[in-house]
Amino acid sequence: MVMQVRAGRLHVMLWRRANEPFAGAWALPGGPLLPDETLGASVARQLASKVEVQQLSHLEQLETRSDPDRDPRGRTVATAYLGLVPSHLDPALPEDTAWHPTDGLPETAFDHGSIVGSALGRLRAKLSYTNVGFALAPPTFSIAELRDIYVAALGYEVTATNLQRVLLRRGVLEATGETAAPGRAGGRPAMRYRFASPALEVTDPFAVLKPPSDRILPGRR
Amino acid sequence: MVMQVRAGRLHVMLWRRANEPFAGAWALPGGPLLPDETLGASVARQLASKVEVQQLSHLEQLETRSDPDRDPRGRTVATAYLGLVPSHLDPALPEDTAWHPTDGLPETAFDHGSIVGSALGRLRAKLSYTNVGFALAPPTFSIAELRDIYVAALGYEVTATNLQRVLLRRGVLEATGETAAPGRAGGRPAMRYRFASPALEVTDPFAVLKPPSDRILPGRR
DNA sequence: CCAAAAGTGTTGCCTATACACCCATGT
DNA sequence: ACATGGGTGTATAGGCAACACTTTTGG
Repeated sequence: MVMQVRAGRLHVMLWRRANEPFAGAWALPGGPLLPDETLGASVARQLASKVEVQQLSHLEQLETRSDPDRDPRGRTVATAYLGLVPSHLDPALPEDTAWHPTDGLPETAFDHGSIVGSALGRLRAKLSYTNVGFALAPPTFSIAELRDIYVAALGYEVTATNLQRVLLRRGVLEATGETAAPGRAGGRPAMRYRFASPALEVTDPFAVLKPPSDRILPGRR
Repeated sequence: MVMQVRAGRLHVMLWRRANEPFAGAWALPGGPLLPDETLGASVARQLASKVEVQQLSHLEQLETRSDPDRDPRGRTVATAYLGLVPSHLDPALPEDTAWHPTDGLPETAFDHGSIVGSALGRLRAKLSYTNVGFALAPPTFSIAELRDIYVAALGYEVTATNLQRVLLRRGVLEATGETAAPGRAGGRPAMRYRFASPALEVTDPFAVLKPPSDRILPGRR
C-alpha cells in the first residue's frame, strides 16, 4: 500500500473494485506474483499502473496474510508492502483510484482494513526510532513543516522545539544553510533542513539493556 | 525456526538434509503450505515431526523471502517464523535434527543462514522493548538465572542488578514469594520470580516523540 | 568468622519535555 | 512599534548503568 501526508493528514491510496467480490468497495492495489518475479518487483509492477514508481521514497515489507477465508473466491496468500510518497509530490491517479485519510477509512474489501491498521502501527513506531521521516518529507523543509508531517502521521501533537532537538541531536537532520521567506504576516525566516540520509537507518537502537559502553571495544569476556 | 537457550548459549534447531540440493547441509525445518491451511498452522504441522508443539512458548512471523534463485530447483516463496522454547524443556529430537549455537552456525542450505541472522536481530530488539523473555525462561526463576538467559540471547553482558530493576519497574516480572535454596557454597537464598504475562506485550512502546499525556488528538488513533 | 551469593541504596549521566525568553521579519 | 513566526536557553523529570553497601546463607 502507498501512504502519503496530504493536507495535514496521513492518507492511503485505495482503488475502487469494479467486480465481485466486494464490487464497489475500496481495496489496496495488488495482484498476483509472476513466475521468476521478486515480491518487491511485483509490488513495483502492481503500482506502476497507479503511480510513477520513482516517486516512492521508501518501500518495506509488512506481514503475510494466509487466512484461507480472506478471499471468498478461494485461498490466497498475500504479502503486504508499505510504500511512502514524500508530501511535495502529487501523483496523477487513475479514475478509479483515490487517497483516503487513514483516520476515516471507508468500508474496505477483504482484510485490507486491518492491513492498513498494522501498517499504521509500524509506521508510527518507526518514526520514533528510525529516520523514516525522510520518506514522508520533501527534500528540504522548515521545522514547522516537518512538524506538521509528524503530527499527521503520528496522530498527536508534537512541538517543533522538541522535534528539532531530538532529530538534530541524533544527526538525523542537518541544516541546509538556506532560509525560507516568511509568510505575509511576517515573522523570522525559517531555516531549511534536510534529512542527512536518504535511506532507512535505525537511530535509537537500544531502548534498554544496552551493551555496556566500555566493553564494546575490548571484545569478549 | 525454533530457538532455545541451552547451556548458556542461544541455539537454533536445524535439520540435516539428506537429498539434493544441499545434501548434507543443515537447514531450517519447513515445507509446503497445504490448501486451506494457515501459515501458522503449517508451521505447527512442519514442527510436529521435530518437537511437541505445545512446548513452543511463542511463535511469530518474520519476513517472506521471494528471490527466484533462493532454491536451485526453481522459484519458491517462503515465510519464516520464529518459535521459542523455554530453557527448562529438552525436547526429544529426531536423529537428523540437532541444536546449533547461533554464534557458530555450520554451513546452511538455501538462504537459511541469513534468515537465522534476521531472526536473531528481531529477537534481540524485542528483548529490549517487550516481555519476550517469558518465552525463553522457565515458569519461575531467580534473577541470576534470568540474567544468564538474557546474556545468552543478547550476546553481551547484563548485570543482574539492572536487569531486575528494569523488569520490575515495568511490571514485567513479579515475585512469587518463594525462595531458592542456596548452592553448596552458601550465599543468600534467591527470591524466585515469574513473568507477569504469558503473552507478548510491548512494555516500552515509545522511544521518543511520546504523545504528551494530555494532548492526544481526538479521533486519530 | 569468612566467603559467597542476592538484593538495595545511591549517584551520576543522559535524554526528553515543557516553558520562558530572545531573534528576525512584515506591516 | 507591534504582531507574528522561528529558534535557543534553561529547568525539571525520569530512566538507566555503575558501584558501594547490606543481607543471608554455608563452611
